[in-house]
Amino acid sequence: MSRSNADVPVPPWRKSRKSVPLRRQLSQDLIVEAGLRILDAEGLDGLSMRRVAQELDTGPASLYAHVANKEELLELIYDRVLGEIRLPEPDPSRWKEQLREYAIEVYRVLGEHADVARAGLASVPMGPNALRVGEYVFGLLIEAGMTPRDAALGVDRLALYISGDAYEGSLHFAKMRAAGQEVEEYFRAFVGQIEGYYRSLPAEMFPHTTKHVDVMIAEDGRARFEFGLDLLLDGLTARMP
Amino acid sequence: MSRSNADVPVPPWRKSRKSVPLRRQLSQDLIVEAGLRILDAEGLDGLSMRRVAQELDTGPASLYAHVANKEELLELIYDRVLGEIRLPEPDPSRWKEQLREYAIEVYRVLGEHADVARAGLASVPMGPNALRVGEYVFGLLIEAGMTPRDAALGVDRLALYISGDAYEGSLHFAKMRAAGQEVEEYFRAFVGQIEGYYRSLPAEMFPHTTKHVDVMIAEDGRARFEFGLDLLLDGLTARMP
DNA sequence: ACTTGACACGAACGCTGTTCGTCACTAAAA
DNA sequence: TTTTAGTGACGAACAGCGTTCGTGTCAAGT
Repeated sequence: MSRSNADVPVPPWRKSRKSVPLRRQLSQDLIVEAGLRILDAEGLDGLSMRRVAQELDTGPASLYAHVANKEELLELIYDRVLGEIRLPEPDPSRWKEQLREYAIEVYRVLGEHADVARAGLASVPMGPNALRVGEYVFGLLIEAGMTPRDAALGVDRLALYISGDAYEGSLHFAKMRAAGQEVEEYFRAFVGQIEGYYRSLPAEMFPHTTKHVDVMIAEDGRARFEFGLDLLLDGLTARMP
Repeated sequence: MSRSNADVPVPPWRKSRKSVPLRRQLSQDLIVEAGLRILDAEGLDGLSMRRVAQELDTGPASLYAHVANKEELLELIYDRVLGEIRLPEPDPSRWKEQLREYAIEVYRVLGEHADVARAGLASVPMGPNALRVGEYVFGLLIEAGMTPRDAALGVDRLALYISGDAYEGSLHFAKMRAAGQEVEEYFRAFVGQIEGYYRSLPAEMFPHTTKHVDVMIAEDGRARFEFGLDLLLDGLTARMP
């Protein structure tokens, strides 16, 4: 048997190995990043603590030194995604356009990480990026002259509306993935199913629904989102002194 | 030993025993009702197929003859709850007031079965009661003279808003139950936490948020719901020819 | 009276989030 | 340089989940 490796002196140029330790170094960021990767690739249903651990070549117990539980991990992932929201310089004279652009930017970001909305609505968002975004919208309304109370309520309701819509989108995305379908394929099948069901309803019980089936299935998710958004924005305009 | 009971003739007045069979008779209604009972008493987290089976003195496998899976059971429970929504005779000349009353009625019903909203937003509601309620609101807007397209989108967005708000309420309810707290106790603790957190933020990064902490925590869930509701209703008014 | 089909249900599979105890390692103290 | 303390990685296990399979039993139809 040869001598133990511990006996031979370590070459000086390898002295500072602190940067690349032999022991796997976990961290909260690594875990959150791995979780987001899985969320994007396999959806919320595929995101288990075991799956995250596997992604990091370790066991599930190792994660709990950096993350309290799955719920906290989901919150961290959600806030990490909110960090992708780009906010233009606020210009209170254009508050309505900017609020609209903001909402659509959030819609875009949440759409890019489709299933994250299902995770985010599982708790009241309070992370640093949620605060940053909230401060932006709140300040925009305040600077535009709105009452602090109305501004606070407006921010709150707008956030609820956006997350609610994203959540609904997440559901469809999850079903689509579960069925192994492509976006277009799923969408067509779903709309067709609704249409057929509506048309099969008894006209005497559902006169309006059966009469206007075509318009009820006409608009896609984006148009529906913008319609509701404009309802809210018009409502806010009426409350702007 | 006496003669077998099978030998003695059955009295004619006990002939029709079909109504009370010896064999336990399950049915979808029984399962849905048991599920709703558990949902109300123990919350969505306490509602498992095993728990429902236990409530009906049977094994979990027995349920699957009447219900495809847990998701379908949740949909059935949700629609069963929507059945509690009372709808007054539609009067298109008062469409705005009636729409408002309708929304608050749904808010009430979903509030009475606190955790059902978490179950309902897990899929697009398409049960008979969802249709009934949808036809009501849709018809109200149509008869009031609104474009079919705007009416359809309005119904859709209003439903999203109401369920989204109820969902958020469900989350708080679940946390409250998990912490074993009473409503008031939980609410005070939650608001106090938010308030303290907001006040601890650096004022240079969050000037507006820190300045208006008091108004941001002033309104309760009901007032926030009505504020958003009125935003939407005002927006709809602008689209009424 | 016999067959058929529906349904109740025990047992099991593979999965989940989380905890416990142990062990390896680093960094500070002696 | 040796000892000590403490942190974090992690294997194993627990209790619970949704769901499926196979078997058995009952009620209605022939």
